[in-house]
Amino acid sequence: MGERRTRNQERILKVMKGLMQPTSAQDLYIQLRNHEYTIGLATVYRSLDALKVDGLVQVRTLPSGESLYSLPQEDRHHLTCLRCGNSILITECPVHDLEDELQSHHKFRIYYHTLEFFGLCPSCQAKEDAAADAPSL
Amino acid sequence: MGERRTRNQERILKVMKGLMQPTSAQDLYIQLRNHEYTIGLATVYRSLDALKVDGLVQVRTLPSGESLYSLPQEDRHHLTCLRCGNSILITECPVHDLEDELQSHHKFRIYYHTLEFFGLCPSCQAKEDAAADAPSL
DNA sequence: CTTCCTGCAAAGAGTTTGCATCAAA
DNA sequence: TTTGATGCAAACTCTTTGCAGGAAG
Repeated sequence: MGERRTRNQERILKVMKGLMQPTSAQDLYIQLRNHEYTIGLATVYRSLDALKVDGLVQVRTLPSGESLYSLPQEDRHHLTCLRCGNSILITECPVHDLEDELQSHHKFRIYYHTLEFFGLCPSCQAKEDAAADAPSL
Repeated sequence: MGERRTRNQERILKVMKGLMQPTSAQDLYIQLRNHEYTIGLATVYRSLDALKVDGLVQVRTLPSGESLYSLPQEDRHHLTCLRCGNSILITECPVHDLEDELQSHHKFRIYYHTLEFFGLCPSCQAKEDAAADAPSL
């Protein structure tokens, strides 16, 4: 895969290894500056994009439109409440066989997948149901 | 669930039924205007948000940050190329048992899930590999 | 020397918010 | 009347692009 990592790409990978959790581009920018690396925000985005295409970094875009970047990790999924936004980490994942099948069938080189569940948490279910029962307050 | 649909929410659902495919808020805005509905873009967003929380509409946020809205449909997933962005529709899905389990275990009311695969398509694999082999052009 | 990388600032895209008005009960 | 819905425009956030200078081979 597209070898040649630039100095800043290396730095980004290094910082991400220290963080060990999905991080936004803007947060990475701050982290890098804290590590005494002078770098521009645009370079962070450009570097992340290059790393992404080579499968060295994976991306999960939130409903807010913000993207979280992380090192490739298996089976980190979420169950998220559509109302309050709280989410629970899910580490079970039954898609590996399908992934293998897709890879050979479509001749793609699959780097990773995302699996996210959405609904209402117990607390927000109560709020929603209450709102439905008592329409006029 | 939060009953009371507003006039505009009803119109949005109606137009979405006619479209039968994931659509951006901005496109929906245009469609609604074509249907002779005078509506503001902000109202489209507010209505979609209300419908989302009630599970009547589901959302998929693209890496670009744009959100696509659709009526609840089972098993519409994608295999997307990280380089050229082309994607293939995947209708197989092995997560239903897990979904049931999560629903009862966490007491969530799950409305839907997203499952997306990312990698390189055959064509872009070739381009990437070529770039790696011949670093200096 | 030539090519790609980088930083800064400006521009862009999509979405959200403030506020006055309007509709519904 | 009272509450929530709506439209418009302004404001915001995250991301991308233009460009001149700098590093790398």
